Amino acid sequence: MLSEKRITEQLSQAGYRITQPRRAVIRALLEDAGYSSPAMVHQGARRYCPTVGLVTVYRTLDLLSELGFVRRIHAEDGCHGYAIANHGHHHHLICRKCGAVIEFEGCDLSPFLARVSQDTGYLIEDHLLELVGVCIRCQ
Amino acid sequence: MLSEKRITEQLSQAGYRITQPRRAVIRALLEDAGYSSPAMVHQGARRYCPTVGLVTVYRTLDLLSELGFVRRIHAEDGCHGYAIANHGHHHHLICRKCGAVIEFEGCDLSPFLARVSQDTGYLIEDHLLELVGVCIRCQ
DNA sequence: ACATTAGTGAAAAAGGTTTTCAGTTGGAAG
DNA sequence: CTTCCAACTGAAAACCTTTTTCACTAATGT
Repeated sequence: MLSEKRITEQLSQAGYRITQPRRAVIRALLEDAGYSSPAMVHQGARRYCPTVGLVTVYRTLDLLSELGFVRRIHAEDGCHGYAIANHGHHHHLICRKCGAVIEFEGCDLSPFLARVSQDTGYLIEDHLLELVGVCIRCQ
Repeated sequence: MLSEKRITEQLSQAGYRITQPRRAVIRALLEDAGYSSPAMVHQGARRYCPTVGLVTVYRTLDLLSELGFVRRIHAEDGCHGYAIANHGHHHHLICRKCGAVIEFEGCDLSPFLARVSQDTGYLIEDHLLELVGVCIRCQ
C-alpha cells in the first residue's frame, strides 16, 4: 500500500525536495477515499499546510502523476479528478454515487487485446479502463 | 456505418431541426479520421458553413453526444477530443502518433467484470475502455 | 407564403489551468 | 550547527476553454 513515507522516500530518491506543501498534498490525497479535483485537494491540503496555494497543488499533482503515484479519473461530467494510484498495472473502480475509488488488479485483457490487434492491424500499446458502479455502502 | 443522412434523419425524428450549422459540424466530424477538439471541429465545419460559431459547435457536440453519435476521447494530455461513435456497445482505439480513431466491437468483458464485482462488492454498471496503440500507417 | 419557436452568432461571463516573478526554504556542503 | 544556493513556493496576472445571455435568424408545419 501507498503511504506518505513511501511516496516521500521515492520523491527524495528521484531528486525532489520534501517540502511542507508537498507533504500536505500527499496527505490530503491519501486520506481521501474518492477522487478529488485540484480545488478539493487544495482544501484538504490546507489542513496540513494552511498557506499552501492552489498553484502548488497543480504542480504537485503533475509531479505525482509523472511518477505514477496519482492518476486522473475520467468521469462522465469531466476529467478534473485525481486519485492515488499504486504502481504497476492497476485500474480504478469508481462509485457513481459517492465517488469512492478503489483499485483492482489482475486485469488480464491480453486475449481480448490480441484479438483486437489482429482484427484492426493496430499495434496495441496501452489501455485505459475504468469501471463505474455502486459501492457496497451506497447500494 | 454512420453517415450524414442517417444522423440527420435521427435528429429530425427526435424533434431537432436540421440546420446548416449542424450539418456542417456533422460533416466535419464524419470526414475526420481522428478525434478533434471543439476548436478543430469548428475549423472543419467552417468549410461547409463559414459563419458557424464556436458556440454552436459546442452545442452540437453536446447534442450529438447525448444522442450517442459522438463520444469523448480521454487522451493523456487532456480530454478535449470528440470522435464519431456508432450506436451500441463500442469502444475506441486511438493511434498514439496520428490520432486516428477506429471503433471495435465485441468487447466481452463480462467474466472479468463478474470477478471484479465479486472481489470488491461493487455493483458494476458501466465501463470506460479505450485502447491506445499505433495504426497500420504509422507503424 | 406565413407564423412559430428552436436555433444561431457575438459578446461577455465564468471557470479552470498555466505562467511569471520575487521571495522562501530544504538539504547538501562545510 | 551554520551557510549557501538552487529548487520550490504563493500571489497575481495571463491564458484558454466552456457556458451563459440575448437579440436576431431560419427551419418546419400549416
